Amino acid sequence: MSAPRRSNFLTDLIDADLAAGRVVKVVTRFPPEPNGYLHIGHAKSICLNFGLSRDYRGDCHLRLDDTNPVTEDVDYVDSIQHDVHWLGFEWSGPTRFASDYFETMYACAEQLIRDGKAYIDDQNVEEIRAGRGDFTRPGVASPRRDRPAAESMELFRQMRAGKFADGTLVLRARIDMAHPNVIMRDPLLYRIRHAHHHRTENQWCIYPMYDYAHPLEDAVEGITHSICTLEFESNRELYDWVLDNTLNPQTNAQWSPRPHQYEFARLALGFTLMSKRKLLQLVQEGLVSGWDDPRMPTIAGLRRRGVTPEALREFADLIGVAKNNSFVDVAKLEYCIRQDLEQRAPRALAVLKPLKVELTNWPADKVESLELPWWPGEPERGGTRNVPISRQLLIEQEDFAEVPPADWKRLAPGWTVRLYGAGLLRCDAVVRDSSGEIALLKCSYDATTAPAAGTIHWVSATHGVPSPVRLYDRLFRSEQPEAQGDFREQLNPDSLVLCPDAVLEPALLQAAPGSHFQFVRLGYFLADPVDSKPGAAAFHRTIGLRDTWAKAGRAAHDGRPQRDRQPAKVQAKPAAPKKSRAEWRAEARAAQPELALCYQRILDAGVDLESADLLTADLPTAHFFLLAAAHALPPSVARWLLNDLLGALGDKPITELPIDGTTFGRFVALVDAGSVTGAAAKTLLAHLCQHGGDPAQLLETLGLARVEDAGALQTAVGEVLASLPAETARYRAGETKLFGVLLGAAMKKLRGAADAAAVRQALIDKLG
RNA sequence: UCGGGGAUCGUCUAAUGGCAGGACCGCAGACUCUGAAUCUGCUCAUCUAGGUUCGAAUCCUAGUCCCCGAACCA
Repeated sequence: MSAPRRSNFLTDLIDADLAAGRVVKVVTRFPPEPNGYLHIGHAKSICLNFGLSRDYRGDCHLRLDDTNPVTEDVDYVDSIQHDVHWLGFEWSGPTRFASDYFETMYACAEQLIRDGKAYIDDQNVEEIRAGRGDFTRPGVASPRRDRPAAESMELFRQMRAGKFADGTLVLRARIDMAHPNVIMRDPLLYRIRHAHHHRTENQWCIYPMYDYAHPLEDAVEGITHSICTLEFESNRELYDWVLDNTLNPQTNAQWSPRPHQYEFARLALGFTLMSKRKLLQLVQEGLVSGWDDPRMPTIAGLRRRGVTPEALREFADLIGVAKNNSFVDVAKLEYCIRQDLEQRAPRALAVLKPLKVELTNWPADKVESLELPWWPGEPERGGTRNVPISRQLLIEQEDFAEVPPADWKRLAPGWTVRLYGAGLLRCDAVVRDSSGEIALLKCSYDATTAPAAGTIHWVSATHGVPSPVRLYDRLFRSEQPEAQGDFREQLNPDSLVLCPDAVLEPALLQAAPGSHFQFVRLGYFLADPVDSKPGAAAFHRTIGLRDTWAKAGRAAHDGRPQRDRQPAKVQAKPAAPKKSRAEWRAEARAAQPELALCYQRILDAGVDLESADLLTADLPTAHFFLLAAAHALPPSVARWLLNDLLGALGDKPITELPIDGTTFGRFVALVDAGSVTGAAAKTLLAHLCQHGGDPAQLLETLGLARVEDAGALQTAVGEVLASLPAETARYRAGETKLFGVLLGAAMKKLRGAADAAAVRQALIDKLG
């Protein structure tokens, strides 16, 4: 409707599902476990799932995945709902809970037992783990694997009835103990947990495992696209197994719509920790003040810090969604925060580390009131407040230098600067205290509007209100705090700096809790919603302004301290004895004499060594080739088979093709004979692979036969140039790379049926 | 070691055989009563090697590197 929707691999998938009619309404879900606070990584997932359902006019459910009562808590349920709302999303229907479906899951488990697809095991944890094998060795079957279904059923019912202690029995799927995917080696479905559940209380003492519960939760809710993070890729196979081997107990039919799991890369962000466990550790060890400490990457922390939902949503939009293992630069987040606050925060004056200034030419008792706009430069937004100015002022210590460095645009002895919103200030003398520190600047004031080299902020010392201000910065000093060693050693000692002497302009005291201000030249500040009291706002800094001056200084001193990424691990590879595909093929030929025979025949037919090797990976392919080679030039057949047919095939075996080797051979013969061009032949081949048919006949019906008529060719080229005036003009203006576009368009127009060289020549002639 | 994923500017992400685009970062300049914002410009990429094609980031082959998976966690 408005801005074009950002596309990613998931929208492509959904578009295809919708187009094919596999899905009529998109239903997604956000399924957090209520065992911790949501963080910015969850925000990415929330924006993805809710964003998809909004864009496709579908639904998005909020579902608490509460299948493990010992780690979960109702407090987390509340905070999660609050955070999702705060981010700006409404879920479809009520808040859902995995525990709502325990009865359904139980019924499905009985189905599996009845069908001999699940059994009760009585091995202990260690035995089960040992029996599972590892990446190198297959697992070994449990002695209880063939327990009769009736017996397992009886045991399972007794489990539910509470007859057994924790850890004594489990329900396992019976799949394959030698499965290459370790997850599929008879995974656990249910375990016994005599624990209090935050919703079902003591109703259950058996609880389903994630891999079993999640697909069923999705299926019960009619989720169409179940989106999770990359580390669940291996689990997808089990997800599918559960749905393929259970029926909906309500309908006794297969699950419909049948959900599918897709995985995307979770957020990794510089200078930030994303592990729930480590975040919990920070809270429990008192390294931060709580889940909502403004330095925490939790939604609660970001909110308290002064980051808005809009900024977070913009961030999610900016970083996109893909399957790459990505690591986002924290500067991107900071950019979003600043951009959002820039529009949102009225401007005010405050001094963090004051330096006294006396206006020697200002009468001692005189007080003026300056009416300054909240939105300088944007009069249409309106609104002003009065800022008092008197003989005694405060300026920022950092804005004065006795010996000004190059490019200094602030105050120095004898220099003049603009006081923001007021007149000019000239420094006449520096007064020191007994210890030699600068105590006071004697200055003269000039109410003129003449331009000055720089502008500094200030507050009247007699009217300004002392109010300590907290400055927050990145919690960690290294970009990847988890990279090596203890992350706690990477804490930034300056992540919280208190400015006890800060002084605010009087109007700021009335700020509503939760309101944002830009303190001119200092950054964006929030009236802390917790610590502020009526008429006594307490501020902290959300984020500083972009500071090219400070950055220049830093760069001059220590080069470019921007990145401290670990260099990519150079891995001492112990020469992997991994069997390559080439070796695998060689072994196949050694083991199968017939394949070796084919190999020799292919070689004898004049095909090069590499192709012959590739063609004899398996018998069906070799036979397919030999059949085809009887009807066309063997090297041509090899090339077309290897380069084009294999690509069209994907993972499917060659035997599933609707054409046989003979047909393929006759197809190649057409190309050999010059009856069809290479480009048109690809279209023809695609059609053959889809629907089968006779190559020569299809060539005619599809109108792909070689265009010999020079006139037709000229006409087509002329039409193409007329339809692409901009590109044509740019080419004529010298952008030769546009030739490919024009040629491509002409080829497309002729459906690839004309000789490329001829089209090229016709194009050159036409373009002059 | 077995299985599953992934490699495009420094970073994130587009381009679905036809102009390697956008954003952040960085750099330079303009403007400025915020060294901000804004505006302009610049630097910068298809993992490697072969092949197919008029044309390859995209298709084929071989290789290299990175990530995930062996909880009665999710």
